[in-house]
Formats: sequence, C-alpha cells, structure tokens
Amino acid sequence: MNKIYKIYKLLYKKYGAQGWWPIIGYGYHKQDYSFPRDENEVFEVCLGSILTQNTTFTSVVKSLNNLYAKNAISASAILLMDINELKEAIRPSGYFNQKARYILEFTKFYTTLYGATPTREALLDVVGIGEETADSMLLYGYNQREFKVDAYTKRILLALGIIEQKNSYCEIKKLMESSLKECINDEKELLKVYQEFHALLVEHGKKFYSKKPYGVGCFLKEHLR
DNA sequence: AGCCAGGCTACCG
DNA sequence: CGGTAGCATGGC
Repeated sequence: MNKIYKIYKLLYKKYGAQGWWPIIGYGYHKQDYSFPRDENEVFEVCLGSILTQNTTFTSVVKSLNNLYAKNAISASAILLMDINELKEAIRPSGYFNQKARYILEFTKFYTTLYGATPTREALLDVVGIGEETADSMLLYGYNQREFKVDAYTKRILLALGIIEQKNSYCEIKKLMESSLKECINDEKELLKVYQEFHALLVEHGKKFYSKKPYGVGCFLKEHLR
C-alpha cells in the first residue's frame, strides 16, 4: 500500500463516508452513490461547482436555494433569466458579476451536450471553468474517474513531504490517480474512492490546514513519517 | 477587525 | 512558462 492510499484509509477511518456532492433537498447522502439521479441534479452539481469557487458551501446553498425559489435550476430557465436577476440570486456566493457570466457561458455549452458527458478539454474551453471546476463537474456531476485537486489537497501533501510547492495541478492529479489505481482494481470502487477522498481531504483540511501554521495537530504526520 | 473560504482570468516579467 | 492582483460576500 502506497502513502496516498494509506492517507485515504486513515482519513476514512477517522471521518467516515462524506456523501459528496450534496444535493439541495437531500444534503449529504452518505453511503448512497446513486446521485445525481436526473438531468437537473447533474446541472445543479455543475452550477454548484462554479458557485463554490473560493467560497464556503453554505453560501452556495443560499444561492442555489434562491435559484430554486425562482424555479431556475435548469439550463432553459437560466438562459431565460434576466442577467441582473441571476446576479442577485447568486450574490451570497461572492464574485457575483464573474460567476453570473461563468454560469451563462457554461449553460450555453451545457445545452449543446443534450445530456451527454462533456470531455475535460471541452469543459476547460469554457470561460470560468478551470481544472478544479472541470474535475468537480466530471467527478460529482458525471461520475467520471477524474481526481479533483484543491488547495487543501496541496497543503496536506506538502506538509507530509509527498509533493513540492512547485508541483502543478496536473502533476498532483496524476500522482493521486496513479497511486490509487495501483491499489484498487474495481472501477466502481475507484470512483467511490475518488469522490470520498477529495471530500475527506476538505474535511481534514478545514480542521488542520485552514490557519497558519498549517498542519498543527494533524494526525497524518505521525502515521506517515 | 481582519483573515479565510471546496478558484479563475488577465496580465505581468 | 510561473507568479500575482482583482474579483465580493459571509462567517468566525
């Protein structure tokens, strides 16, 4: 067992299943991997992936609830919406001018898919969708085996001496994916681990890697050094 | 009161 | 290329 998989095991043992991505109306769905269950839930995950950029998810829930109140969690409804009405609805998530544009750009792209799963490259061509947002949509919205790397992932691996500051998003993503593939053969299990692992890193990151100095009290250090 | 949040773009050297 | 200012609200 390599270090990456060992980290996963330790985190899962500590925090348990996380039930990401939370869906409005169900919340976190621990041990239930049947989500998203329809087109609108896929679209909701994608909107949430944009809205959560550099923001807490509680703020995103407010924005999504605002949109639900306007019955606007669908591509057709978003495209019919007045831009200022959209901005007002997503205001709680911050950067509302940018994110309103990002949501419109993504929604236009989304309608060209007719329900098909987008490629990662196509997503990256949409303004406002960077590597993490693309992986978020693919991993949680489309159940694709794309590991999502975020700031906590990098901080934690850095503190454990597994990566260096200079390592790129892509390098870290490949490290996570190749390490997990070494240990897990079943594709469904691999997807589940990708989904849980990222959520676990966020949970652990919130506790021990939010304020400097990072990693104070992090139990992973004792187990891996 | 200031720092941080489940990032991305544009522009700089 | 890698590095960074700007984007904005809300919570602690």
